[in-house]
Amino acid sequence: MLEGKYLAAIYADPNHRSCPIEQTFRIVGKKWTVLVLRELFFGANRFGRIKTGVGSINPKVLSNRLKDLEDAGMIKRDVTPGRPVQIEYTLTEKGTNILPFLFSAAKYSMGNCPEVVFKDGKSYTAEEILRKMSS
Amino acid sequence: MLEGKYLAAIYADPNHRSCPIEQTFRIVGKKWTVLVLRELFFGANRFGRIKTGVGSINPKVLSNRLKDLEDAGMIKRDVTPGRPVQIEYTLTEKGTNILPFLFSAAKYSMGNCPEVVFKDGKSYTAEEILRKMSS
DNA sequence: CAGCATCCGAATAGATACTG
DNA sequence: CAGTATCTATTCGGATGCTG
Repeated sequence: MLEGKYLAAIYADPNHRSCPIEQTFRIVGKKWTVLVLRELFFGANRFGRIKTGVGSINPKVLSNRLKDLEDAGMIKRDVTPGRPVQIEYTLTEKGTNILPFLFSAAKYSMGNCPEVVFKDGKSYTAEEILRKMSS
Repeated sequence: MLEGKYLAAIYADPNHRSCPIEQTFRIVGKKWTVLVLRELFFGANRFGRIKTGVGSINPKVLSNRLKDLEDAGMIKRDVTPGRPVQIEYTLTEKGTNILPFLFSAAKYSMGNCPEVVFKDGKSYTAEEILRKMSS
């Protein structure tokens, strides 16, 4: 387990200020947030599309999450004047950079909770998943 | 962004049952959970050590989180009889497997929120971080 | 369509004190 | 040491209805 060694080293570094794991979860750890990001990666950039994509999220909550993400600099909200005005949400670079983290989350449950994630209930390693998807 | 393509493919797969990102966050997305796991990776395996390591967590909350993790099969609780009885928490394989995910979380904020994570406020890529730590 | 306003309820977390 | 027991405080999310 290579990462364990490096994880410990992070905190031993004199340049270390605060826990980077904690920081990431401060930004994307709230309920619904990662699902909103997932939808943005899927290409949904309108309020309604995000809403239906996420599922049963309440409009108030979605509105709050979008504000959170905008405040965090992960998405941009663009208004195109007209009737009606058109609002579009797009990922910034900081937002786009979260993708490997989301992918890592997906990999974990695909390998370790296959019974809830896959119909066949079989677990797949990252390599198998990637190979499977390329075909 | 390689992962984006694969992320979309996951949901298109006819073998797909439920969102793997959502599933991972169901397990480790609650407040404090990842910090408890972090402490376990650091070698803390007693209630008290985990508690002080995590910081200001309430014993009731820590107790709940440990139960959550045990129910999820990520940790094991071992009791050694004696006076007083000794309780030890250890990561199972399923628990150990979460490390790349935690590492991925750390990488994100080290690269994208350096001002809160590092004293020098500079961002580091994964490669720089790894190189820096090896030296 | 893209939200906001209001009200309500549930779920959590925090504080504190206590126990085998 | 490793929790449990209360009690309180607060946050958060859900439901519903409304608006430019």
